[in-house]
Amino acid sequence: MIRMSKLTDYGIVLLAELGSQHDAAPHNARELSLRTHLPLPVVSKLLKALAREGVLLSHRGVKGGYSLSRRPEEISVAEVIRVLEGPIALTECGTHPGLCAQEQLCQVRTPWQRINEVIRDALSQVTLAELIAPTPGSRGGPPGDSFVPLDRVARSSN
Amino acid sequence: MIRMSKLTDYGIVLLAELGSQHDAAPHNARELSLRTHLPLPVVSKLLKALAREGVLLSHRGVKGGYSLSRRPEEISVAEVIRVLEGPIALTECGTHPGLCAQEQLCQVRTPWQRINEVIRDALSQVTLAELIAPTPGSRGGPPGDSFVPLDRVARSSN
DNA sequence: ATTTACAGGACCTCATTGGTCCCCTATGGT
DNA sequence: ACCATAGGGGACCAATGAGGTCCTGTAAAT
Repeated sequence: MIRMSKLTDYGIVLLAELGSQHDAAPHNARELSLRTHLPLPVVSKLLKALAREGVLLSHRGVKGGYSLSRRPEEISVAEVIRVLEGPIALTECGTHPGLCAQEQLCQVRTPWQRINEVIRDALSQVTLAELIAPTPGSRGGPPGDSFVPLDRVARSSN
Repeated sequence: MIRMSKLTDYGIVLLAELGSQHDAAPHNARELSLRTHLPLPVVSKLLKALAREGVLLSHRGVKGGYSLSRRPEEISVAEVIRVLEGPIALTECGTHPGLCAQEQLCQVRTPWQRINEVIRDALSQVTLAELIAPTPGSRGGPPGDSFVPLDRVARSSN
């Protein structure tokens, strides 16, 4: 199936959680684990990776934790995916040219590159801010009826 | 990584090969294997699956083989992917709602549904015809410089 | 100094993928 | 009628990568 890894999905959930209350204070892994109901080791691993790649800022020691390195509007879903699972492409030749033995005589290579671009593009258009629930800081708004902008994405979907 | 399976990729290559010469005559697995340089068992497996799902028509016996069930313009990449690897969605909750324990309190579910839609949509817009090399029936046009319409896809990008 | 919390890995298990093989059935030619 | 061809439907297996845990080190605050 075409699917991003669960880890990446969790990573986005974590970022959304962090972004939904952008007080300056850092939040530690344990707290985020409790709030998202994700296992602590997983949360820890993801936060570390996100910090290493510059999406999060980390603060060590007592009262330490993680905070977003930028405003939610400035962090795209594409970036998060790229950081957590590498370049976005449906086909191998989109990320590792030269590995596929068929590459030389493949008739469909070029169009696939475009398709990959389109998907990359769609994901670049969606920012963390747009993923954050409508009522920032509070929980459990009207279910299934949240207001979500996603303007640019919605537009391309004809 | 976000990636469709190689099998699916191969399937699309096979369909493109079949589509690039739409004589009525069926082409058998061996022939397609030779032409695409893909291993015969793989080719065979894929063709069987595609026939079972109605993308291809099969003819048994001597002089048998496979042919497209519709014109290349009427077969979308999304359909092929769906047939070969199931519903298109980046997140599990997009295809199997109820399985994810986080679903009830997940803040980012709704926007993901939209993102999935966008990707589905982009892939639905691309037909087999658009994947087929510019000079139908002939091989080896100017490399890396093929004309490919992909209008609708290109439009949505940016 | 001690406690808290991040940093960086090693490590393990399991599901899925990529790929092969085999036996069966249908069809066309001789 | 017979036989070669070609698809139909699986079972099966190895390898890869994902999901998840744990351990040891280091920085910061009190």
